[in-house]
Amino acid sequence: MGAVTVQLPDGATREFEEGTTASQFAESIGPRLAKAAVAATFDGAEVDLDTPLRDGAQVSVITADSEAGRAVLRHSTAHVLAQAVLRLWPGAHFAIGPVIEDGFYYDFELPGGVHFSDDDLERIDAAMREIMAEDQPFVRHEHSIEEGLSIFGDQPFKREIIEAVEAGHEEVDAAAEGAGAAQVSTYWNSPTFTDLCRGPHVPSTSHLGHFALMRVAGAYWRGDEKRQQLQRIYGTAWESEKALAVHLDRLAEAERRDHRRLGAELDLFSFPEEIGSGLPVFHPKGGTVRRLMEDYSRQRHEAAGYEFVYTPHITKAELFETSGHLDWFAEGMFPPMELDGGQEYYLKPMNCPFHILIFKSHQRSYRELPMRLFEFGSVYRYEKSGVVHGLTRVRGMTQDDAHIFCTRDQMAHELHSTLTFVLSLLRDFGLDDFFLELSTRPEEKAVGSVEDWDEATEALRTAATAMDLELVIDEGGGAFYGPKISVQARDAIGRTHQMSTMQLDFQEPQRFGMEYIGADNGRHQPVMIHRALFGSVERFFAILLEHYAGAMPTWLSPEQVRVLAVKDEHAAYAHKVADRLRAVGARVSVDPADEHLKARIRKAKVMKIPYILVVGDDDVHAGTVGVNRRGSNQPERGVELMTFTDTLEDEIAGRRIPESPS
RNA sequence: GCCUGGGUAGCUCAGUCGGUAGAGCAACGCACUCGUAAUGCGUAGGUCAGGAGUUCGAUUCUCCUCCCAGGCUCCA
Repeated sequence: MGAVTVQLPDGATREFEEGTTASQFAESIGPRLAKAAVAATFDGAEVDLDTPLRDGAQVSVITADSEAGRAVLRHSTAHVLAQAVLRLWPGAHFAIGPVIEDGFYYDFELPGGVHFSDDDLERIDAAMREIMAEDQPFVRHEHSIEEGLSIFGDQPFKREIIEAVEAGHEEVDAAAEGAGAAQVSTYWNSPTFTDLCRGPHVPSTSHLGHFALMRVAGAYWRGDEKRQQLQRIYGTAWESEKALAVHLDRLAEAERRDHRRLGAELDLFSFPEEIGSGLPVFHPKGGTVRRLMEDYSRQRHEAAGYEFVYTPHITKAELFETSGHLDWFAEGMFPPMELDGGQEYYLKPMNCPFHILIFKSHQRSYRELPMRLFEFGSVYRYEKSGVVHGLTRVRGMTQDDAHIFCTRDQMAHELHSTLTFVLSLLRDFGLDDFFLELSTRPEEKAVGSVEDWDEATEALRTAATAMDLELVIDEGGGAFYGPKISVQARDAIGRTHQMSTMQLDFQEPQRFGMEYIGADNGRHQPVMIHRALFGSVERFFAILLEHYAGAMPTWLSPEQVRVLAVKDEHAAYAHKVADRLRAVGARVSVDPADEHLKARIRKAKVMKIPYILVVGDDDVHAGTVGVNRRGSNQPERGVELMTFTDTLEDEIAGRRIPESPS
């Protein structure tokens, strides 16, 4: 017997008998490690635990509680899912079953065009647990392309994956599925189930079990809307029952924070069916929040040198022909209405052409630049019926839209100051965890020269780099007219949302023949920067609502204080307190003693009102209030009214953000 | 647009193997006047999303439309 020497993650080397597997290696280090092991890496490449150690390799063990380990668990669980489905629906075809964030899915085509129903998930779940109880091994085999095609003779999707690789297409995706240029790898679980897969997998199905099937959905084969639609099952899997429970709790928390739910509960907005899909109405409370957001934004924009404009909601087709929207964006627009003997009018999906016309209303001088035109512009976009979602994806929305027209020399400075302005405004609303994304030229849909695109992209990159934030490149994600930077924000529960966008545009100025007279007395074309900070007011509203779980900072709360009289006889004092607070600009209501105090407290708490003031005999005599703060169940008695008023006024004026939004 | 599931009182939901419906909360009324997260009793409230078909009879079965949810595709 020979010996092999391997290097441990800490740099130490150890010698093993030839033929020692990764699993035995883990055991030699410690029983706990061996128990948690799901796979290993040799020189960085993931392998199964039964793989013999390779001489000279750097070896490390992948444990179930690591990201890589969970990916192995999820991948293996996906295999069991496929096996269970084949057990329940003999003759089913299975396509791909990758790991995704927090889980996995597997796509199927059932015989006879049958579809999964929600009830089927229970049956499949039970079958999966049977397979896990059977402790079936995952046995890896390597095959030639021909053997692979033969093994999956009755599995058209698997054959297609193998054939695609053979033909030299899509190596990356297929490699993940186990098909390589010269060979394919499979995992055998039982005489009735073998799957194409790169691996690695857990040694046997009994290593799995902390999983849940989440939902069934349709999904196009290869993500192509023109190809057949398969049946997808989503699941999640974790290293322990506890980790699974934590994940499910997180989902439940996200559901509690869902803005659609909060919108109804807090009486902020609704989507009347009579109006149509994706067309929200804001109720008085939601309207108050929205107005405060808009007012503050206006105030900041005015201070930052923006000028305010107003433009109509519809326009002749010609405007969007000139801008190129009808060439590039027609499917996102509502169909035209025909007026005045054949003249076509469109609802506007964007505000930019209107602002351009304001610029063009008379001859401009370089002395007027940069010109920053701002509008809360309502736009209408025909979103496909299946994509409309609460306030975040609507068919009618208001953008806090502005267009900056400047010279090429001013461009860098404008981009820098705009980005600084954006971040400052978002921070005032309580978002402070950002990263930036730079979206570059889309291959298919782009107008203008590559040189212009390169210059614009570099200008954006420079501005982004100066912000000292993480920068992610989104290759090909730009708009048809120019590259963009978007600000992504992480919310209170760690989700990221695309917030503001800043786009550079050399195209529209050209299409519209925009020009200004320069210091040299010559005609020049201005550069245009499109930017929206909230993105859409509706969407920003939704993100804030979820970020704060409905408990908006006091300055944005529709009702800031509710005064409760302990008994009828305290009503006059309660109104006096309310009047004093109103005098400093607070939004206050009085709840008379028609119901028991506890019931009124509860109602106010449920509405997430920042301050509940209870006033009774003691307060009437001493000129005080009982203060019950949101987020606390320990009221403070006997607070001087003056003291409370000052604190509140200060909090509102300072637009203070609660320490930990919840 | 496609797939799956759904739409019953203002909200959350139960129910009807085809004989036009029920609870809790909310609303309203009465009593209780109370010091920090649900007082009790009572009243009212529904073309069972809309339309068409089958049927003696449809909220229930069939078809179409609208709307919602989760995905897919899309996301300027």
